[in-house]
Amino acid sequence: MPRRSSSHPTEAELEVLNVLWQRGPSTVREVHETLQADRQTSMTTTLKILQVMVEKSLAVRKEEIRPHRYTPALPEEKTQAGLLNDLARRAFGGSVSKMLIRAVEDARLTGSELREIRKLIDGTRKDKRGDK
Amino acid sequence: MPRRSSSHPTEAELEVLNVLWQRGPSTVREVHETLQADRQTSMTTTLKILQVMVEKSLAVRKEEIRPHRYTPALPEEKTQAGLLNDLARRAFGGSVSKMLIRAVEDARLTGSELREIRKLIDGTRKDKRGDK
DNA sequence: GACTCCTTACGAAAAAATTCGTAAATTTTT
DNA sequence: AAAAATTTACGAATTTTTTCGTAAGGAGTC
Repeated sequence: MPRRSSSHPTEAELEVLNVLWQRGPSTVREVHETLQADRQTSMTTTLKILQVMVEKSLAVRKEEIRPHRYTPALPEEKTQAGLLNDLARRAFGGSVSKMLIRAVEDARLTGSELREIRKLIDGTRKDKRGDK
Repeated sequence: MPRRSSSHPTEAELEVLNVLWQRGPSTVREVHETLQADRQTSMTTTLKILQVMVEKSLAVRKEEIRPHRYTPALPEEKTQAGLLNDLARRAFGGSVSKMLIRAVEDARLTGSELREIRKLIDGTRKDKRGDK
């Protein structure tokens, strides 16, 4: 079964994506050195992961300049939303709202965070009037 | 690095946990037949996964009766909370609240779901008065 | 161009996760 | 209690992911 070209980022790939989101277009070296803080691998490992990510269309490589620059194929928000949906599917019977409710219950949120979420909800709610 | 005994459930393990959460104490056969809906594997595969889960302390095996019964080692809520924290760490810079805000933005929630979340927030908020 | 230095390609080893076949153990049926 | 059916143990094959070593490619310097 072909995994390349669909599916979600693996663990190592997600770490790389975090760097790309944070840094913007980056060289292998830049990604690698950023990762060195947590992970302890050789640079060809980082390169390989990036290459696989390009194969899978998780990242894009710009070859105009050298060294090549890598960027995320999708905006951070899209990937994060995908991961959230995936987790809802895998661990919450497919229900995003169940997941959210559990998360709000569990999370230790500060007052300002709660206010922010509440604001979001109030905003969304306008569009939902009349909903069941 | 020993993975057994710590860490999070793998993909296949999570599928099994879903069944155990849903069904309560179950035999290998029961788990396997429930999984057959989605997955297409032999029963010894299901058994093996269960055995590994016991090794990792993700599940408990009751041997009093036969066939053996398996149960989740942790309550559903604990594991779900762990997975949420893990996702926050891996994809949201460690911030649960960032993740939540993104999730509320993205999710298409119904009015009643929004009300429920709002109620939770209002409830939590009492304990947070005076917070920044 | 020859020599360095850095970057990229490539294939394969190592590690992790999933799958299964076979046989031993146990229970059920006859 | 023998035969049949089911359950469990076990080790190994397969697949996926991560890691790396080695060599090829390209850029800059002498």
